[in-house]
Amino acid sequence: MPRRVSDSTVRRLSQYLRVLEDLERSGAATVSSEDLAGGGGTTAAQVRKDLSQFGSFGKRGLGYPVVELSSQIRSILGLERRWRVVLVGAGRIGSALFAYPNFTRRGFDCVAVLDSDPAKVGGWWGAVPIRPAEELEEVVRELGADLIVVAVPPDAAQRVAERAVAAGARGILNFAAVTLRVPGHVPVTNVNLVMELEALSFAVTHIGKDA
Amino acid sequence: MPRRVSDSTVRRLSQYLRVLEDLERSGAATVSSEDLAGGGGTTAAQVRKDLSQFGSFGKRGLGYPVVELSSQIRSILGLERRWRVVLVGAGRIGSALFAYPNFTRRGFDCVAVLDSDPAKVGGWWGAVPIRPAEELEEVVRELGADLIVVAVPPDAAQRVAERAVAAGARGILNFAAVTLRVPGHVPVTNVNLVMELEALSFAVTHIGKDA
DNA sequence: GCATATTCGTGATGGATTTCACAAGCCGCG
DNA sequence: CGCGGCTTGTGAAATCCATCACGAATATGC
Repeated sequence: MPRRVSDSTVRRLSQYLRVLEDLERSGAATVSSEDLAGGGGTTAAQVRKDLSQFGSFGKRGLGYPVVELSSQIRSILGLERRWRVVLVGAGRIGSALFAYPNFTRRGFDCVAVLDSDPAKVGGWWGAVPIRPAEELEEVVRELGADLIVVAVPPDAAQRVAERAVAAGARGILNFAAVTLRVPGHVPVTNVNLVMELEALSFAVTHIGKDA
Repeated sequence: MPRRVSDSTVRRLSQYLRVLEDLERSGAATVSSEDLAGGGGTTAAQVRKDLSQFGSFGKRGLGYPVVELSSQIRSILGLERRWRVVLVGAGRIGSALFAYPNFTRRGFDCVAVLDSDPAKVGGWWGAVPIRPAEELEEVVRELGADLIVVAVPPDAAQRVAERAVAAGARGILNFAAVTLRVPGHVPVTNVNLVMELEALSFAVTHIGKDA
């Protein structure tokens, strides 16, 4: 295992896993780096470099064993356990996130939902009751939550993050359009849909202006 | 304008714009690269390098004029026009996307919503009627749509993309967990929430194992 | 007007990531 | 058993990206 694994490598591993699970369903026993690359938009050499950072999973002349590699990648990504996730902000984004079938299938369980709107508190989010935002620390501690999903307005996000971390949260998925300041040992993953749209706008605008 | 602008640069421009708009509201006349960097998680040198790719917008000893730089970045990102966006798949993600206030504020108009579920067709999405998925080409052509948001199940995504591109769509925001194959002149931006969660899972799992 | 303190723009440097190229290993077949 | 066709694993090269360092230009104070 190398000192530092790049973010792009991790994202690609996630893609390989998707392809591998398709292959599992289709019953293939082995897969070549070429075919693994074909599924996502990368190259065979890239696949081999990525995987070689974590071990030698393939057999020369044959390829990678689908089931075993799939399991190895799950282990690398930390998906062999279940994660207890607390959603802060019972809005549409959280709703979209939890609607993904893969969300639970990959080991993420929504153990609590919080919201600061009294009109929402007391309602239900599937089988999970919506509790008041003030109970954040309590909820995190009682349920032993691992991850926090921050889906609140930008001006409330920093405070939510701080409180969650203080109460023991170990990672943050942040949908708010602000840069969260948290201790270095707490990873933050940012998702900003407007930024994605703007990147698309840029790309479409500059078509053909580059080589 | 350089031959090739890196994706990270574009994303940072988007961030600078956010900070600049805050500064506009607070009435500041100029801003230093230092302060622009402080808002997002980057450095002053990075800010200057990014901006210098598109021109000399600052004054030495003084900084960048807030209003003008804001306008310049909007122009660079292609946000000085309005984009006609068609949403395919009237589910939760599209709902979340369009709920962002910045969505319309930054120039994106949802001109049509399509869905293959007959139960949804005929309903309303705010002021926009939900039309049957078969009318995709028709809708794109009639309304002169620019961008397509693909928010359908993975196995339907490729076909939607192909049909949209054939009908004249110029860019795709893809929420489906598949790699779309489209002609090279049609940019695709992928958003995959499960992948983000898995990246977070990896990061939390490997805390302290790296330098 | 001049010295001084800021701050930008940018070539040079360093590091990280991707691509290339090929030796080493595995399988199947005659 | 030996040979030929594949495919992996990996050093080396190339490319891309971020950081550094500093000259040039502007403002401010006296």
